[in-house]
Amino acid sequence: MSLESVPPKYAQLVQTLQRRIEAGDYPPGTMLPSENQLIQEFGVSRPTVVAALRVLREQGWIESQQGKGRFVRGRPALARAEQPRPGHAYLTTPETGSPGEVLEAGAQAVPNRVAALLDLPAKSRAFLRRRLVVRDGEPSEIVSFWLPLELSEGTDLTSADALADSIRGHLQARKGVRVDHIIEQITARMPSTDEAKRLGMPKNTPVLDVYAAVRDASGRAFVVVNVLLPADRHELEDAYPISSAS
Amino acid sequence: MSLESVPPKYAQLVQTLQRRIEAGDYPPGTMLPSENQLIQEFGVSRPTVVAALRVLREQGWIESQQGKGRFVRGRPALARAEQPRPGHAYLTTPETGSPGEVLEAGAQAVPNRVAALLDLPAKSRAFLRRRLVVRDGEPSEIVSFWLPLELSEGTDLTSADALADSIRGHLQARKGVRVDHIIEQITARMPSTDEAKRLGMPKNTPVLDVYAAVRDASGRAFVVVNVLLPADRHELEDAYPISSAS
DNA sequence: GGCTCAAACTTGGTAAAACAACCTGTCGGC
DNA sequence: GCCGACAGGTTGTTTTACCAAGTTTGAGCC
Repeated sequence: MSLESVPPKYAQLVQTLQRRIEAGDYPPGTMLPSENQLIQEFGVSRPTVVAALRVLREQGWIESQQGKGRFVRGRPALARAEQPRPGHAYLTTPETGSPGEVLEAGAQAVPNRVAALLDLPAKSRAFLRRRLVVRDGEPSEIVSFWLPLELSEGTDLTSADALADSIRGHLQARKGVRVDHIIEQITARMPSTDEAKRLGMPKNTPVLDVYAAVRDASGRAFVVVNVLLPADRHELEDAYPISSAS
Repeated sequence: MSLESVPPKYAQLVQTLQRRIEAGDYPPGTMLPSENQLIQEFGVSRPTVVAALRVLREQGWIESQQGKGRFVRGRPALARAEQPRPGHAYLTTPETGSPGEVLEAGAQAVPNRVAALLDLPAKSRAFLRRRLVVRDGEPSEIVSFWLPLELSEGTDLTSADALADSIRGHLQARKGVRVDHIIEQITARMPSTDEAKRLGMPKNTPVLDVYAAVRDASGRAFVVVNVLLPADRHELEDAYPISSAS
């Protein structure tokens, strides 16, 4: 009675080989059995074997060299960079998850850089929500969200309390906008005296200044997230795989 | 006489269809010609057509629905973030591509941070090649490569001239090491007086300090690339897609 | 007229075969 | 001993063929 559709043979082969690599039957660096050996062992045709091996290669489990064979790389740990980038993190984490203090929440004239990212005319106004985040009892970073005025209407962003919802979830639920990708720009500069005071920074210490333009599928930015990180307490980390082809 | 290898047929088909989508011959939302139509038009077999369409689907150009057909989505916004990250860029670009001056090339005591990344004991020695890169006639950035001593033996890295080969290509050819992935750490700090002088930096300007640990498939770092970027002239940019699932 | 169902389309998957390109040994001649 | 030719292995690409599964359409029946 099993109406459950059985997965295609090549997909089963992919799973089997993945499990063997993870179990250590095929240790990283060693050679995988050749196509002919796999054909014999599993009793399938060559196109089926090749289809499975192609999937494994595209997912980063193995590498192949014409004339030599296929080599095990291991589980593609960071196949797709999954570390939390700052822009993404602040966009999806509810404010209630970390203590802090709302510094500003209202319309303001936008800085030039934010205007350019949001594609607004220079010196126009936009909605700003700025928050000082506290970690371990000490001021840690300043997070600012810039939105076009029409996007801020009908939201809870003017509240002085921490938002229980993430900015992303909030905007998607209330305004129907969908995040497609984010472009981050990382700079360093000296903090203003006000910033240095709020962050409790020692003298002569720079800040990392991250601008994240949050864009929809058409490439239009509808939110800019700005994060100010004292360089003596924060650093940014990023990991990415290198394709052997290039 | 053309020894230039012609690309395989399915790859040519991929290119042709991509160009047609971009040119508007196949507008987004419309249906692509069926497999049989493509077989007739291009005079190739069905597996070749299917292989090309599979690539397009995996890259996000089209969607397919069994029983109905394949639908054009348009150019994939930024399928895989392909911007040059600093660590990768300096690892794969030959030094001869940009003018500059070799500052140091020899064994040195390693800084703590580099020792930790290379998994070397503190205060041990490693090979350092440091170079001042010049852009538009002005000093632009300082790039340093740290290698364990055994990896630097038998290479041209001690040369005071610019290397015609990339560091990555050099090491792969001479020592057989293969790059698998890179982990980058980005910090900001004030430059030392020596660094500020070499880079011709104005007073009170910080530098972006990027450490890139270049690792093989087993996770062992065998090169650390350090880049020092004056913050008044450089910023880092990174783009990444957001999975709609999360 | 409206419903049913079969035919004809679509994409998805498997099998068998052949050739090409590449790597690595071995065997031979020099 | 050294070097090249060659044989046998590997993966890469292409073709032919057939069946399965999903969708649409239209012909035929009620």
